[in-house]
Amino acid sequence: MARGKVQLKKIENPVHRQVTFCKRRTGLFKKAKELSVLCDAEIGVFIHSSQGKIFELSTKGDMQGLIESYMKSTRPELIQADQAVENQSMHAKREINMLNQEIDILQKGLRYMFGVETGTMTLDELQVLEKNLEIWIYHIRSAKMDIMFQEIQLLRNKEGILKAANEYLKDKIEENIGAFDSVPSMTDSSYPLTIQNNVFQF
Amino acid sequence: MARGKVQLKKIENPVHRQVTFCKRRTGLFKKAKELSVLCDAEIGVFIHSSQGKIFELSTKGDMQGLIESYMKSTRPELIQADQAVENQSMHAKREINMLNQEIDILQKGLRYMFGVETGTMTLDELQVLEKNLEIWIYHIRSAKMDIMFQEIQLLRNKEGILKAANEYLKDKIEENIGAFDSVPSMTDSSYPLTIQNNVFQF
DNA sequence: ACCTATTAATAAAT
DNA sequence: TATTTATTAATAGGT
Repeated sequence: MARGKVQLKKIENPVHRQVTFCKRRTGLFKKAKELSVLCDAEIGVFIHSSQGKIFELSTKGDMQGLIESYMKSTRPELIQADQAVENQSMHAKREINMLNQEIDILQKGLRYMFGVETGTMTLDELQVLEKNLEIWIYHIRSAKMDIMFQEIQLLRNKEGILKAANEYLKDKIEENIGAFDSVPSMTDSSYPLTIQNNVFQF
Repeated sequence: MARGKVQLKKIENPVHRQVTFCKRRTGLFKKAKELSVLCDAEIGVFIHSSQGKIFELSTKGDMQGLIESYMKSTRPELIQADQAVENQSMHAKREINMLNQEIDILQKGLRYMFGVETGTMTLDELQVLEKNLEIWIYHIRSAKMDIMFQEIQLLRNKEGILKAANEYLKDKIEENIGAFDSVPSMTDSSYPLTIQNNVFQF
C-alpha cells in the first residue's frame, strides 16, 4: 500500500524486514484495538518475532485471563483434566494420612508384641496395655466359643442324618428280608453312608 | 476508511456493528497473515465477539501450541508450578508405595508374632494366639511388679535417710541443750529436712 | 454479497 | 528511529 505492491513472501533484506515488522505490527495492534472498540469484542494477539521477541496485545485486562477464557470455551477438557489432577492430589494426601495412621497402629501393636516398650513404659501405660490385652483375649475366647458352638451344631446335624439313614436302611432290610435281589445297590446315594472328609476338618 | 471517517467508539446500530465486525475481523486476520509471511513471525489472534462467539487465527500449527510457547516465554513460573504439581503427584505415589510396603512388613511381623493370619483363624490358631497373649500379659505384669518394687526400694531408702537425719538432729539438740547459740542454722543443708518434690512423683 | 468513494496504512526515500 | 509522500489496501455506506 504504498510506492509499489508488496509480494506476499518473506522479505529477505533483514533491515527492510525489521522495519516492515515494526510498522505492520503497530498497524495490526491498532486494527485490533479499533475492532475491539467499534464492535465490543475482546481480542488477544501475540506475535513471536523471528528474533525470538514476543509482542502481545490484549484488549481486556491481561493476556492471561484472555487465554484462560479462550481455553475454557475451546478446550474445557483441559480444565477438567486440571481439576482431576487436583482431586487426585487431594485423594493421595488423604490416602497417605490413612496409611500413616495404619502404620502407627501396626507399629504400636508390634512394639507391644515384642515387649520392646515395656522397658520405657510407665506403670500407667502398662496398666492400659494389660487392660487392652485382656479385652483382646476376651474377644478371642468369644471367637473360640462361636466356632465350637457351630461345630457342635454341625455334628448334631450329621448325627440326625446318620440316624435317619440308619432307620431307612433298617426298614429296607426288614421289608426285603429273604428277598436279596431287591436290596438297594451301593450306587444309590440318596442317603449317604459316608460323610465328606471336610466335615471333620475342624 | 471510506465514505466518511469512523468514530472510535462502539457502533450502536447492531446490524451495522455486525457487518463491520465481520469485515474488520477478516481484515485483521489478513493483516496478521501478511505480517507473519513477510516478516517470518508466528502470530496468534483470538477474538471473543460480543455475541459470545470465538474466532481464532494461528499462523503456525494450532493455537494450543502457540499459546503453550507463549506461556513458556512469558510465564515460566506457571510451567514450573505445573511441573511442581506433577512432581508432587509422583512423590505422593511413591510415598504411598513406600507406606504400603511398610504396612506389608509390619503386617508380616504381626502375623509372625501371632503365628497366624488374623482374618480366618481356626480354633487351634486362636488357641495359640490366646496363649501368646497370656504370656504377654504375664510379661507386662512382671514389668509392673519390677517398677513397683523399685519404687518401694526408693521409698525405703528415703525413709532410711530421713531416720538418719532425725537421729543426727536429735543428737545435736541433746549435745547443745541449754546452749542455743550453737544450734545449726536453717541454712545448713548437709542433712536435708525436706525431700525434693519429685521423689514422690511415682 | 458487491461496488466505489474515501480514508487508512504503509513502502520507500530521507 | 522518525518524517514525508506517493501509492496501495481497507472499508463505510449504499445497493
